[in-house]
Amino acid sequence: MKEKSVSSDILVEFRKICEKHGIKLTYQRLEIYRVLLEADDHPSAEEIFLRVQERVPTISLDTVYRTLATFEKVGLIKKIYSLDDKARFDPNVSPHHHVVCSKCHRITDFSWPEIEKIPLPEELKEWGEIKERYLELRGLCKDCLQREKG
Amino acid sequence: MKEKSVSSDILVEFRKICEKHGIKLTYQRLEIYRVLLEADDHPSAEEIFLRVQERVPTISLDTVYRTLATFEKVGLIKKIYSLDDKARFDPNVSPHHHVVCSKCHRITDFSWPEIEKIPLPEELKEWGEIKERYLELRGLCKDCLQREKG
DNA sequence: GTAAGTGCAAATGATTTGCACAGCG
DNA sequence: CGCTGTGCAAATCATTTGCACTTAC
Repeated sequence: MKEKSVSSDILVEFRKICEKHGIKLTYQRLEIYRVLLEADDHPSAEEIFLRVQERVPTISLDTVYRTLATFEKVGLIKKIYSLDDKARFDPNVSPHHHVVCSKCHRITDFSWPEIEKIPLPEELKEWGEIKERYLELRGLCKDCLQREKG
Repeated sequence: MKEKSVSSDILVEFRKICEKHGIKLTYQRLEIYRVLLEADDHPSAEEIFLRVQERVPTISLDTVYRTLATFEKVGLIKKIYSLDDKARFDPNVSPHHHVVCSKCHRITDFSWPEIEKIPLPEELKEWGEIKERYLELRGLCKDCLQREKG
């Protein structure tokens, strides 16, 4: 339910972000940012590269990697690992959870604020300092269920 | 609180497992199995290789990889990904959750059966069929907290 | 004996890095 | 103009695979 910004808004918004974090605003970074904003499927670096390439044909894969690392450092995105060995990138940095399909590995966001309120088991008191609760649900998504039946 | 088996028990137990799944009992597999049983720290393939190597100096890393893949296929272990890009292996295949240290990346098991009972948010009803709930807590472990202060 | 399992070395796939040039501030 | 960012190619790291030899059953 996130509002998609209009093109010109993105530029203004991204300029602010770059200034705030002291990084240069480049065409490549802007387009990677744009792709990330439009993505709701937690793409891998390779997938992001392919999407950006449609707009910036001369971009290189390692620039995508470098930019993603930069974006992660400044807290613009989150790197996630799930059932795959390759990383995926999540432009949603606010606390939320994931449902992952065991078959197609598609990752979908969901929120469940109530989970924060439930007291943790006693045994964890001595583990250290817990900062975040991340829940990953696993199962078969609708599409894969369909395919299994068909 | 899992009882560690005595050496001879392991052999008997592992022979049964191999028969059950129709895989051959080899020295290498037995020793990898032993290392997994003794491990409570979710080692990577490389770490498992190093530990097995102390007992079987001629073992090769790719045998470790192949064996871990076989063990996973028959349901003896679980492959897990967390903050790292490299896989770790969990000899505990019963449903349980993890606390991960954001600094040292150490993974510790914990169980929280109550989490199963809590009804999931409505919006997930239409996602598909959810089979498993996995919770990952993140924070700083005791050791890393100490080091940060010191 | 025969197919499955192993070790070696080489291939692969994801990600990182050194270097020279380009472009933002 | 100076330094950060980019593109290219080559390096690295985790993991996989082809092949010839070994071994469990």
